[in-house]
Amino acid sequence: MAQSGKHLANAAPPEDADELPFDLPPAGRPQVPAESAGSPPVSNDDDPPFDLPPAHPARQSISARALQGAAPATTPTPYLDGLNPEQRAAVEALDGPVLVLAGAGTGKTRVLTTRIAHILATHRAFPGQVLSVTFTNKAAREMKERVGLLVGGAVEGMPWLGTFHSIGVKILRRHAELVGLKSGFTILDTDDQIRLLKQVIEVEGLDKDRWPARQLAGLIDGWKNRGLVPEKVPAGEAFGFAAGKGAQLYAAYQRRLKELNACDFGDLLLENIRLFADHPDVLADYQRRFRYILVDEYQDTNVAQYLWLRLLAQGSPNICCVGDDDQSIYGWRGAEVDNILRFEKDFPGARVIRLERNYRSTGHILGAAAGLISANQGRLGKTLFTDGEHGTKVTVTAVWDDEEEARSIGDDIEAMQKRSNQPLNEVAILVRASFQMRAFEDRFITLGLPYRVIGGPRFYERQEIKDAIAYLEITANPANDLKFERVVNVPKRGLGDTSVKRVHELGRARSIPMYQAAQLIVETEELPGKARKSLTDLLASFERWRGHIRHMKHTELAELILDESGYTAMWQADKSPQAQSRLENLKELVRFMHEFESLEGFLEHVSLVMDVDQAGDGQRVSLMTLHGAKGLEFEVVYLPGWEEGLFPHQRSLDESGQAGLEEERRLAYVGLTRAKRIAKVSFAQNRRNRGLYQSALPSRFVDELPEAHVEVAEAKMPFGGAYQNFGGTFGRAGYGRSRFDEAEPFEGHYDTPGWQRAQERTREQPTKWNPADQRKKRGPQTIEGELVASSSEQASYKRGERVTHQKFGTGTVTDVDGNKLTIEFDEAGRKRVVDSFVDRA
DNA sequence: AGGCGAGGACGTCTT
DNA sequence: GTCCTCGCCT
Repeated sequence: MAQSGKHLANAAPPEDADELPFDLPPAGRPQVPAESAGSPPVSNDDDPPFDLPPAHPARQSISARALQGAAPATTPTPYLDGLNPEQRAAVEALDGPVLVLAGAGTGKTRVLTTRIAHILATHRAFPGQVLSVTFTNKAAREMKERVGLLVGGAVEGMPWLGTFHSIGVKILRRHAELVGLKSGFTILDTDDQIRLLKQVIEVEGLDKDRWPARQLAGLIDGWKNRGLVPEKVPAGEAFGFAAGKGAQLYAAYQRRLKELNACDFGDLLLENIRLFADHPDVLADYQRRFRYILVDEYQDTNVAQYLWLRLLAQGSPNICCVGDDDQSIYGWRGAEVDNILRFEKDFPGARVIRLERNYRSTGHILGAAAGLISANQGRLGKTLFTDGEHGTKVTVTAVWDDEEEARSIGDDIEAMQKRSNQPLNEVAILVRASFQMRAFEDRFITLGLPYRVIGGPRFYERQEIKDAIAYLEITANPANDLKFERVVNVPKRGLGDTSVKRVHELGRARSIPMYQAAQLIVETEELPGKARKSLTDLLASFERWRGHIRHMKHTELAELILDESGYTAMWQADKSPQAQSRLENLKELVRFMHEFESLEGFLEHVSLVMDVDQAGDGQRVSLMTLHGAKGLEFEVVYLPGWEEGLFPHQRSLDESGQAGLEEERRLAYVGLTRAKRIAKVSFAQNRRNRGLYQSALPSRFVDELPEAHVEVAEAKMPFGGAYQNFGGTFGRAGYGRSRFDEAEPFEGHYDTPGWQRAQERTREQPTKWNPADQRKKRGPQTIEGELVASSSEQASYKRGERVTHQKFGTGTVTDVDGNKLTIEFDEAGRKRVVDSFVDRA
């Protein structure tokens, strides 16, 4: 932040803060608007002819009276009904800076949307004068919908409701020339970025193996997140990469971007900041325009976003940031919790409103979460409460290993389903790291328990989708070199590296796009006959397709392009198992394009949105990372893997120490507060990770849960039957107790001495052993026993055999691995299944 | 051009 | 242990 002092100096008035005439009214009453003192007077010239902000006293008194509930406002405000007093205060405190500390499940989105509705309904601003930013497209979409419900069509006139990036693009397109771009600039995705960085690294004469482009991309992203242009990169940091060439490479990369008329994601904001800093007139224009600024998830803003907001907020003190410092979990990607902690200093006279009434979770769940998070030091402090019932306590379960964990949770879900018809859509398993998902997937497949993985590979990140989009992009915009390089030889058409390189060099030499260079080169003898021919054909195809843009429906054109380019045929000819789903994805892409007016409209969307909504069809258990779960809620939440090293993650502790630990703790807090009714924590004593089977200690977070809200549940233990001395009730039928009879009992106690013992015991024998060896000796023979028992009845299967599965139907065995089969099911697709669950067809 | 072996990563992820 | 990428070999 300090490094960007230049921007800051222009941007925000912290220095003159004291001089600002923020007359703080007594607490609990709306603030007198700050007719900006230091900043230029706000001009209303271009504004519509109704009385607009800043509010004058008469208006002020209305909201003040409304707040006290004394008298109805002159404007009918039915949308305020049903808000609790704090929410209502947050909606009505329209003047001056406001920070809404909205705890989990306290109605944050409702406040934001109602606030917008209130601004519009009271005619304080036109829809076009409200700037409302979110992080994700999903959040923006939801907000737009909900505002739409409140104010009707007016939301259509809210061009400035969107993500930081989409608003950044919109502004940048209007003023591109001022920062050395042309308005039609393209936005690079991560792939393009890496490809370009590779080139830059090579051009600088560096060994691209020693200095991977990926790492440089990470560094540059980090710098951009912090608002640092190449000249401002601290020397020490640039030193780590390529012996001090980091900043130089960054600068070279930025030059290349300009040559290509392109931006990466970071630039969308950084170039905005540069634009505002270098062109105060442009900035002033936007400052005048945005009378009200609203920011969602403020705790996730990074420095660049913060600077951008600061610049814009200078024109109007009416900035409202909503966030929860306890849910700041993106520090590793540049988010600065500090932004929210410092809000009152940044925006002097800020009013802070806490939303602490939780509408989501039961008392015990809130109590457990609150107790846990209270161990964090750097907090603004909030205490969630609910008027609802206490509900059931959060359970803590110790299990033997990750397989056992998956098994017990799977069984538990099935039991719950049987017992109380628990809808699976309301059940989620939240893991710290995605590798944990595997055990659950394996288990759920064998159980036939339907599940969905959220946050898997993104639609737009799939190879076939990127290729298809590259074709479409070049058709619309031939100057996109990176996309051109991507598909010039996909499918293979005899244009090898050498030919592509020649085109590339000609383009660079003449400073023209590769497409144009290609057009020139085919007129010469430079390329071998075959390459020349196929390049000529390809260019002709692109010209032809481009000719169709105006006359043909864009979806039909897309189909035509995929067809004529041979791209579809390439996958049809591919015999790999994924080829079919790739073709499906291509169809899905075309289907999705129907939602857009034109090819250009679609492409603009795609460059900013990295995903499409997953169709939430059918009843399924959700499996996702804790990060992915933010903002969601479920009746029942399982929180497995609470072990030291995994959660809190060792790397987080190593790299960020105390701050890292606190972020992990916030992650735990986010996890717990996703649960409405039931939360179940578990930890394994042994976990397989990277092929190693390692003993593990319970996470410190387990012990930080307040006893009053926690119950230790009895778990099925291969080595001990169950924890003793605990009357947990969630044992179930299933595996015969007898198989564990001979196993040594494991004594576990939740109360401190017992846990200490348990922990000591594990500590004494830090075993690292290979499960394969283990099976041969003693140890978890039971596991082996189970596998053998269930599979011994039939001989193992061979590849190519037809089998049936009670849930998945008929399929063909494509791979055999011990007693685990990989089966390509006719209906259900490819699954891994234990052989005892199938029969020969 | 395709296939296979070596080598590296293997924490969370949005735009 | 397993997945992915890269480069070299066929």
